[in-house]
Amino acid sequence: MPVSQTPIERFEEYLVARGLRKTDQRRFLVEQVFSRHEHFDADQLIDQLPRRGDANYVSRPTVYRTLKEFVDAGLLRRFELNGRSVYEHDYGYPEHDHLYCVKCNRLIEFQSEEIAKLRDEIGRTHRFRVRSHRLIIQGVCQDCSSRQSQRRRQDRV
Amino acid sequence: MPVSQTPIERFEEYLVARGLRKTDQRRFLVEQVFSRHEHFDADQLIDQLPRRGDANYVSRPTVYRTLKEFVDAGLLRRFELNGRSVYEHDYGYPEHDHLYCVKCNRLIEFQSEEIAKLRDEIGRTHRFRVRSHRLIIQGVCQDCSSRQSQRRRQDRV
DNA sequence: TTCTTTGCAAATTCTTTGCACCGAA
DNA sequence: TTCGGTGCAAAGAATTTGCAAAGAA
Repeated sequence: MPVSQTPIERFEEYLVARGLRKTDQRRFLVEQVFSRHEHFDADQLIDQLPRRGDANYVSRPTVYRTLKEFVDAGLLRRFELNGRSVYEHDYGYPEHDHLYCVKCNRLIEFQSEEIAKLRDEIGRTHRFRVRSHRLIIQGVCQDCSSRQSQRRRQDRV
Repeated sequence: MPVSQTPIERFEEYLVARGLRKTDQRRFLVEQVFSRHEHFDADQLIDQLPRRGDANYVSRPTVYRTLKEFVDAGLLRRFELNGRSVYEHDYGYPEHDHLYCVKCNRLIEFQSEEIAKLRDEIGRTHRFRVRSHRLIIQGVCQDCSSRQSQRRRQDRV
C-alpha cells in the first residue's frame, strides 16, 4: 500500500483493477493532464496535444473516452460552465470551490472548511447522504472591478 | 411603482423598457412557465406546449429565444445539470440551493441563510464583488437510501 | 410604414457511437 | 489467441442562426 502514488501510478492501478489495458494514449494523456494544474475543457486539452500525423497523436474520441476514465478513476473532477464540461485535478488536490468572474471568465479557487461543515449539516437535517458538492460564486473579480471603475472615472471627464 | 407585480406584468415592463414587442408567443410562454413551480429544461417545456398545427403553437427556436429573455428579465434562473440547461423560477421566489440525488436525479430545494453569509464573507476576503452563487450538494436522498438498504437486506437472505 | 419577431430549415457545437483494424496481455 | 482500444467517419443531442414572411407599434 503506497504512501503517496503519482496520478500515473494511481491510474495504472485503476486499469489493472478493472482488467483494462495500459496503452500509449492513456499514458500520454495522464502525463499531459497532470503536467500543469489548470482547469481545462476537452478542446483546450486537444489544442495542447500533437496534431494528426505527429508522434503521440490522440484522436478526439479517445480524448473524450479517456477523460471519462480519469473522472472514474478519481483523478479528475468534472463540472459544467457555460454549457461545456470543465475538468480539474482531483487526485492529491485539496477540496476547494470557485469564484467565477462574469467579466473575464476567470475561475479563482478558494478553500473554506466552513462550506463542508455547512454542507454536511444541511445533509443531516434533510436525511440526505452527502457525497460531494459544487459551489460557484459568481461576480466580478478585483481586476475587473478596478478596470471598470477606472473607465467610469474617465467617462465622467 | 407596484407593490407586487405578477411575472407577466414584470415581463411586459421589461419588454417596454427595451422597446421590444408584446407578442402572443411571449405572453403564452410566461403563462406556461409560471403556471407551475418546478425545475424544467427546454424539452420538458416544449413537451407541455401545443404541437405544431395546434393553437398557441410556439416553435422550438422561439422557446429558446424566449427563455433567454426570461433569464435576462430576472424571471428565471438557469443552471446546468448533466450537460443541459435547467431553469427555475427566480422572480418572487426566495433564494435557495439544491440537493441533487445521483440515484433518482431528483433536485430537492433547501434554504440556508448561512450560505449567503459565508459566500459574502468569502467574497470580501478575496475582494470579489459577489453577484450570486450556485450550490449543489450531490448525494443520495432518503428514499433512495432506504430503498438501497432494503435491497441489501433482501440480498442477504 | 418601420422594425421586431416568428417559423422553417439548416448550421453549429460538443460529445458519442459503429465498426474495422490494431495491439496489450 | 483473445479481447479491449483506437481512429475514422458518421451520428446524436442541444442549441443557435439566416432568412423571408408575419405582425406589433
